[in-house]
Parts: sequence; structure tokens; C-alpha cells
Amino acid sequence: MSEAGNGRREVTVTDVARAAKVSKATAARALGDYGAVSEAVRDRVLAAAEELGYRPNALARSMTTGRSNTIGMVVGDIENPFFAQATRGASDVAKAAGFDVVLSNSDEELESENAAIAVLLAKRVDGFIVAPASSVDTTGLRAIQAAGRPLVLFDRAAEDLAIDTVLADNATGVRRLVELLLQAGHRRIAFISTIAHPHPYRLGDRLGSTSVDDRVNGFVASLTEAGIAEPARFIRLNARRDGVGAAVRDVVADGATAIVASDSLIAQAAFRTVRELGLGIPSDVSLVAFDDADWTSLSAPPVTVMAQPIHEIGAEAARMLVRRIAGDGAPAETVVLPQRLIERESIAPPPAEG
Amino acid sequence: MSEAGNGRREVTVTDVARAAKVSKATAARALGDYGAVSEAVRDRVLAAAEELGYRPNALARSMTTGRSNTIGMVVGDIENPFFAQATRGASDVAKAAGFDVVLSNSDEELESENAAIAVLLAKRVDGFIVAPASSVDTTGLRAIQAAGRPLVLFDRAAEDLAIDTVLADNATGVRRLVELLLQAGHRRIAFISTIAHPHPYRLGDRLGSTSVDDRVNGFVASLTEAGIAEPARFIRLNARRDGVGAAVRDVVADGATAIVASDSLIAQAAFRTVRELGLGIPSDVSLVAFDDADWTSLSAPPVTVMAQPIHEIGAEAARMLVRRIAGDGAPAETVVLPQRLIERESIAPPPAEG
DNA sequence: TACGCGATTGAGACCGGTCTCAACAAGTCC
DNA sequence: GGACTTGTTGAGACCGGTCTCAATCGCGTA
Repeated sequence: MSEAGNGRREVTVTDVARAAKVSKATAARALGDYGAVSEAVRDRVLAAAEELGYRPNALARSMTTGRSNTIGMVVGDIENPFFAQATRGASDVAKAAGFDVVLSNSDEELESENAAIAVLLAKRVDGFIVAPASSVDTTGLRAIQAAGRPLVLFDRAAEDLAIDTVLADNATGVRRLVELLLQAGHRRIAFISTIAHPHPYRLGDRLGSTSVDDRVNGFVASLTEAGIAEPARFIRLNARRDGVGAAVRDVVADGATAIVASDSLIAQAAFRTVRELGLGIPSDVSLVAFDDADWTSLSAPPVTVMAQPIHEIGAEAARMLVRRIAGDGAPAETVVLPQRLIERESIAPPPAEG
Repeated sequence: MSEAGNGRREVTVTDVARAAKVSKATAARALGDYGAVSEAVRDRVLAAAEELGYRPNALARSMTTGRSNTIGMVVGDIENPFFAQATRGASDVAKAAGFDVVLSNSDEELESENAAIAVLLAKRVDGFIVAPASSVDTTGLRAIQAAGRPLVLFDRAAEDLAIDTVLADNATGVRRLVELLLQAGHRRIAFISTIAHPHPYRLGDRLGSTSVDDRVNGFVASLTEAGIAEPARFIRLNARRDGVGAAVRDVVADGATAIVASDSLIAQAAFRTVRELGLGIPSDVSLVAFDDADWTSLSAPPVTVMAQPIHEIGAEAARMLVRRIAGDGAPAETVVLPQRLIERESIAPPPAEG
């Protein structure tokens, strides 16, 4: 009761200065650990601060220094293990460099993303790490650039904009995956993604996310090189969370014998659906996916995946951002990290034609 | 090049005021949408702002209003699906109420937690949502209270402190799980947790986290009621991430026929280890766990779990916090949410004695 | 003894908003 | 017509730090 009057004003530098019998400027120097202060005065000020329970106000400091020591991160959905890991990677690097991270979920929607960016811009974060909802409509990203704040993209690039970006080598990854399927004898291979797209995929379409775009292009190229007639026949986009099942049913009914899932959440839904259909993996349908989600090694059968260095993607993005914030003015750079194939047991030759 | 000089000063209310030929106060009223401004003037100001590319400075606003519209959240590890989900739940509610969330990982370590709290306090977040690393050493939490900031705990309570808390009903949950194992005929049941503890568990020990404490107590009580002689014999704490395997080997070698895993990450490691041991689940060892992680329904066999309403835990914590920030002065409250049993196929009678 | 120099300290402006308060205009009421 | 409202606007203090600049002090040196 005595000292804890709760509606009280916070203790400020001025209060400490008065208690230590020095000027506000000197107290601030001692507390903020800048400028020159004699040992004796510093001790006196620090003691007074301790005594009064002084707690620095980072807002006020940011006001004058222009730095908030905060970075804004906008991801699709923190619940998605991909983003959770990338966030952790980024957050560790950021913390080590003295930054906190404010997190925002865009749900892969442009409006949410733009709103989040506006708020973060208002909060004067020192920089941004964004997995852009769209590689095409980049108004939000432009706003960041216009405000002169450093920005690093991850997982997807933004077309026509010079922005630092950290990507995984999806083009190579998908080819390796398809190759495996081809070698096993598959000819009717499906590709399923939840990416929003205004209509069914047509050859040459440009997709909203460069990472999916790279995968689809590599997928098509591989099939084409293998001499497969309609390489896009089993590509299904726009499968919302609960639409993956329908997409799987669809391609399987149409005769697909193998599925490439564009991420682990899709793979999970596909896995379930194939099972519900009473079909065997890999006896009836082979399944491969991106991301080494933990379930993929525990399932029966464990599934062959193209693992991405997710942690490192986030960490590298943060490293680049920190460098930019520190003033690195080098031209924008794109870092492409390799993916790694983990072969398990979800591929088998297609069933003999009935 | 023309308008985008990049080292430039930000556009301020004063600039807008000058451009709109009104006073700073009036411009601020129009831009901040408070006080009274005539329609005509408002339009003029907004137009000027648009023209100049005015972007509000939330820091400056927070300075005077004393509100940052930000809440600080400290979790063990955002990569842990439990925390990822809780964070999402909290973050959605927070956003709807106009708050951003700054995220910090404590790695379940007191020092990290306290450091994070200090930083967030300095940033003048409007409130805190914390999964405290320790229910016993609560210095960090006290600091928050001393600073007069609202605080809500989740997943674990803090002893001896009156703080709003959102918990799952672990006591009931663990009993239900043990009951299932008992009914199947198990007598040598293990409980494995990664919680830090200075020495092997002894009956009556108080654990660092109330949620684990509740589980262990319920576990012991259930076994005791069932007339089992040494109920604590197979309790293994302190199993660090990579120590779960060793703990499992240990209890299995000692004759345990069933394992209760205190969370889904532990369950995952246990599942792997039992397999590596060449043993069958559930033929040789039965396994149950807390949290309905996605892999638990995909594994072979799928595992019986006690699901927690994780999303809701986070959401409810945020709701309580928002209420407190709004000024609700009611006494601290503890909300206990029910867990839900999901029976799958990881329980069988213990193997016949060799 | 006077001068120069570095180290310390204090005064006060400043960051970009919000907020209080007074001034003023246009009605409104008696 | 005068007093009183109500609505709108401007001046300037204020939030809690940082930063610039000038003043002061101690001390080595010419």
C-alpha cells in the first residue's frame, strides 16, 4: 500500500535528477549510458534511479532517436508451422541484435497485410520482414519503401521491385520430387496448392506467389520434358483449407496416381483424404510434399518430402534486415537457400491399370 | 527521384497544418479524429495530408495518451504448436480490439522472461499475456504489477499472486487418461515431462509449473487410489528436448507398460523412441498424451490424447486482458477451460508378463 | 601567472503528437 | 439589445526522453 499507489505517475529522468541533485541532462546521460559522466555522479544517479524504481520510457527515447528497436513481421498465419519456424529464426537473430518483433497475421489477404503494414509504419518499426500475400499487387510493400524503411521479403519474391529477398530453391526442389515420381513410373501426377487463383490453372498462368509459381513452372517443365501430353491436367489451385479434400478426390477420380502437395498442411489433408477414400499410400496413390513437418516421419507410411531450411530462411531474412537498418546501402539482393530431399516411403509404382 | 528523397524528414501534423492553412491543433483534431472540426476544414486538412503523404506517428501519440495499443506476449517457444495456437488465438482477439502484439520467446528460462518483461515494460505495452516460466519465482510478474500494467497468465498459474489466469483443467484431464490406462490393465505407468526440476521427482514435490504440477498430482492420486504401491516410480521430469528418449528407454527398461506424455512434443519423441526400441504401440507400450497435435491422428497407430482448447485459451486470455486495459477493476479471476478426450488406438492391455 | 585543453555539467530546444483553455462567431432566448 | 449557448479555432503547455551548445572546472605547460 505504502509505495504502490497505482494511479501514480511514472518515475522520469527529471525525478531521478532531482533526487540525485544533478541536472536532467546529466541524469539522462548516466541512465542512458551515453555522453560523459563522472564515476561519482553516475553512481549517485543510478542509486537514485534504483531507489525510485525508475523505468526508462522507450517510447520517449524512440521519439528523439527515431529508432524503435522493433521490427515488424507479417506472415500468413503463425499457426502454420512454416511461419512459426521462420518467425522463430527471425526472432532469435533480431533479439540478438537488440530488436523486438511485432507479429501480424495476414491470412494471405492483401487487405490485412496492407492494414498491418500501415499500423507498423505508424509505430515506426525500424524495418519489416514480410511474406507478401501477393507477388503481384505490391502496394503495401511500396508503402514501406516510400516511407524509407528497410524491408526484407521471405518465401516469396515481389515482381518488379528491388527488395532483399530470401527464398528456397523451389524450382530445383519440385523437379527433384517429380523426377522421383516419374522414375517410379507415374504419368498422371497432380499438384495441389491452396493459393488463390481466379480460375482453374492454365498453362502460362502467373500465380500470386512466386514460390508456388516456381513450383508449378518446374512441375510443368518436368512433365513436359518427360513427354507427358497435358502437363497441367492435374494441377489444382485455389483449394482453400477445406477444399484440399475435394481437389484430391477430383484428381484421383480423374486417374491421377501421384500427388505433389505444395505444403505440409495440404499434404496432411491429402493424406487423410486418400485414406478416407479407402486407398493405400503408396500402393494406390503416391504422395510427396514440401516441408518436413513432424508428422511426415511418424505417419504410416512416412512421407517423402522436400525439406526447406525454414529456420534459416527466417534467420537470414533478419540478418539482412539488421544489416540494412545499420545502414548497408548495397543493392537489393536475393538469397536462394537449397532444399533437401528426404526420401521415405510414400512413393511406389502406380497400380497396374485396371 | 522528385518526391522520394530518402533521407527526408517525415511529414508531421505541423506540415499538414501549414499546407491546409489551419493551426496545428486543428489539423491534429482532423487527423486524429477527435475534438470538433467543421466539415470544410476537415476535408481541407485530410486533402493536404493525402497530398503530402502524411503518416501518423504512433509513438508520439502514445507519448501523450500513455497508450501504445500494443500488448506484450511472452511464451515458451513460438515453434511449439501449443504456443503458436495460443498466440494466434490471443492475437486475433487483440487485433479486433485494436492492439498489436509483440512476441517474445522465453525458452522457459526465467532470465529470458525477465529480460523480455523489462523491455516490454520500457516499451510501455498496455498489458501482458504471459505463460510464466516459473509458477514459483515470480519476480518478473511482480515487476509488471508494480508498474501497474494489466497482466493475464495462461497455461500456468502463479502461486501466491492475485493475477488473472486462464488454465485448462489438467487435474481432471490427467485422471481421465490414467483411468483409461488402468482400465486396460496397466499398473506400471510412466509420466514424462520436460519441466526443469533440481532432482528426480519425489512424492510431494512442488513443480515449477502449476499445469505440470496439476498433472503430476492427479497422476499420483489416480495411481494411489487404484492401490498402486509406488505411484511416483515411473515419473520422469527434467527430460530436456533430447532427453525424452533416454527417459523413455529408462522407464521401459524398468518395466513400464504405458506412458503419459505431458505434451505433444514429448509424445512425439516417445513415439519415436518406442519404435526405435523395436517395440510396438500399443502392443508393448501404450501411449497417451496431452494436446491433439496433428500428427497424433496420422501416426500408426493414431494416439489417444487429451485435447486442450488451445486457441480458446489464448483468446480468453486476450479478452480478459482487453477488459482490464479498459479499466475493469474486478478482483483477479481464474478461468479453467475443460479438456476433451479423443480416444484413438494407442492403448491396449499390457503384454502378458514374460 | 596566464593560457589551452579535455572532462563534466547544466540550460533549454526538440521530437510529433494530444490536450487544456481562452477567444471568437453565430445563434438562441427573454 | 444583452446574456447565454454551442461550435470552431488557435496558442501553447506537455509527455519523457536526447542532443546541442555554452559554462565551468582542474590541470599541465609556457
